[in-house]
Amino acid sequence: MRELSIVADIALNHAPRRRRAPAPEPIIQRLPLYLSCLQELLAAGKTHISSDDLGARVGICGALARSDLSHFGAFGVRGLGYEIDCLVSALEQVLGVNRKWDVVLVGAGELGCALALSAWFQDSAFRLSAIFDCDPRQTGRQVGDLTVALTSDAPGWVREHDVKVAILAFCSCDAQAVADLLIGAGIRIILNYTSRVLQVPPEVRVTQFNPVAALQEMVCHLGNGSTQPSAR
Amino acid sequence: MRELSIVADIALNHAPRRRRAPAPEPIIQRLPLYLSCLQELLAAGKTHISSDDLGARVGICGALARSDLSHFGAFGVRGLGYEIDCLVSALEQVLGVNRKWDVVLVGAGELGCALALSAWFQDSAFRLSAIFDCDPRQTGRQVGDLTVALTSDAPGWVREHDVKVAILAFCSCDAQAVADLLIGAGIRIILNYTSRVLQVPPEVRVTQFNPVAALQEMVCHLGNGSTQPSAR
DNA sequence: GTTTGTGAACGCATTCACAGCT
DNA sequence: AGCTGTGAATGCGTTCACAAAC
Repeated sequence: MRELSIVADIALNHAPRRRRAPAPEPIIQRLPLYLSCLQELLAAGKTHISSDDLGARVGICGALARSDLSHFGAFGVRGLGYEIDCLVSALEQVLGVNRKWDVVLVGAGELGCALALSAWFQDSAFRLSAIFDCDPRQTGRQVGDLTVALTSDAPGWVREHDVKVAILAFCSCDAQAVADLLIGAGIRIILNYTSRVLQVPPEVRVTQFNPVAALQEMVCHLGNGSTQPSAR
Repeated sequence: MRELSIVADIALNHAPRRRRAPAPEPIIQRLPLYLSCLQELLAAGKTHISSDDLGARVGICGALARSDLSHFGAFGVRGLGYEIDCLVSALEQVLGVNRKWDVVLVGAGELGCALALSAWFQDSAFRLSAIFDCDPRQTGRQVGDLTVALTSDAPGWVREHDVKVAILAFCSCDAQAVADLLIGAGIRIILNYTSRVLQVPPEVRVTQFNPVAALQEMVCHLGNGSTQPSAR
C-alpha cells in the first residue's frame, strides 16, 4: 500500500508519490505560466520538453521548474524530459481548472464589455454567467449573450447560483462596498480592475489588476537604474 | 558630512539616511499599493497614518510596512506616524512617477480602446502617446485623441520618440514577434494583456496581465482546499 | 502612551550538486 | 549521454522585539 498524491494518480497512471503539502504560494503563481507555455507547445505539435527549456520560457532556471513540478508528483522521464500533454492535464487538475467556474462580471462599461466579448474566457475554465452595472440605463442591454442587470441584484444572483468568482471592472468609486456585498453573498475570489486596493477577510483572494500600478512597479527599476530620467 | 539617500533629501527636508541598496523586488511590488492607499486617504482629508493602519490596508503587518518605507529614508515621526503627503511625494519619486512616461498601445480592438478611453491613465504618470493595430482597416480611426496607425509603424515611432513603455492588447497570435520588434526599437517595459508568455532579455521587464491566468492561480487555493469542487 | 527605526531570529524559496533512471 | 528527482546549502524576506523619539 503506497501513499498516493491527490492529483497525479488520475493524471498519469504510473506511480507518482511525495509531498502532499499545501503547495507554497510562489509555486502556484508559476503554474499558470507553465500551463500557458505548455498549451502553446502542444498546439505547435511538440510532445516533450526538458525542465531547462520550460524554465527558460517562463524566465526561471531549470532546477526550479523541476522542483516545482515534483511537488505534485513525478511527471518527468529521466533522459527524455516531460510529456507535454500529461503535464497539461496534471497542471489543470492541480490548478482546479479541469471543471467550469461561473464568474460574475460587475461593470458593463468599455472595459467590462471588452472582457465579456474577449476571447480570453473561451475555452477557459471560466464562464461569464452574468454581467451587472450600477447604471439603471444599462439594464437590459445585451453584451454578447449576457443581459446587463443592476449591480444591486448581483449578491442575490451570487447566492442563488453559488458563484465563487467575481470580476470588478467599473470606475473605482465604491469598489469596497460592492466587494463587501459580494463577499457576503459567497464570493471567494476577486479579480479587481478597480484602482481601489480592497480589504478582504483572509478566506477571500484578491488580485489587483490595475495597469497603472503594474507600470509603476516596472518603471521603478528603470528610473533609479542606469537611464537617468532627466528630460522629457 | 553624512551619507545621503538618493531620494529622501528632496522629498523631505530633514535628515533621512541609510540603505541605498537597489531595493528588493518584493518591496517595490508593494509600493504601488501603498501609494494607491495613501492617495485615497489624502483625498479623504487624512493627514497622518500609522504603519499598522497602512499595513492593514494593503494586507500585511505593520512591521513590514515600516521596514519597507525605511529602505528609502526616515519618513515617520515616532508617536505620530507618517505624514501622508510627504510619503506620497517620496513614493512617487522612488517609483519614478513624478515625471511623465510616454506609452505606446498596440491593439485597437475592444480592449485596446477600453484602455485608451479609460480613466486609469488620467492623472497618472503614463501618457498614451500612440495606438497601433495590425489591421489596415483600422488605420486612421480616432480613439479618444489618438489616431490608429499600423503596428508595423510602431518600432519607428518608438525609436523616434524614445518611448520606453508599451502595452500589448491584441489577440495573442504573434505577440512574441511584436514584442521583439518593440524591444529592438528601445522598449524596456511591457504590459502584456496577451495570453502568450513572452521571452525577453534581462534588461526588459514584462508583466503578464492575463485575467485567466490570474483566476487560475486563485482558484487553485479554492479547489484543493476545503470546498470540494464535486458537482456543477 | 504611542509609534517609529532597526538589529537579530526565524522561516522559506531558490540554487546547487549529484545519485539514479532511461 | 541526457535529464529528472531530491537532499543540502545558500540567500533572502519577514517577523519579532525593543530602544529611542515624540
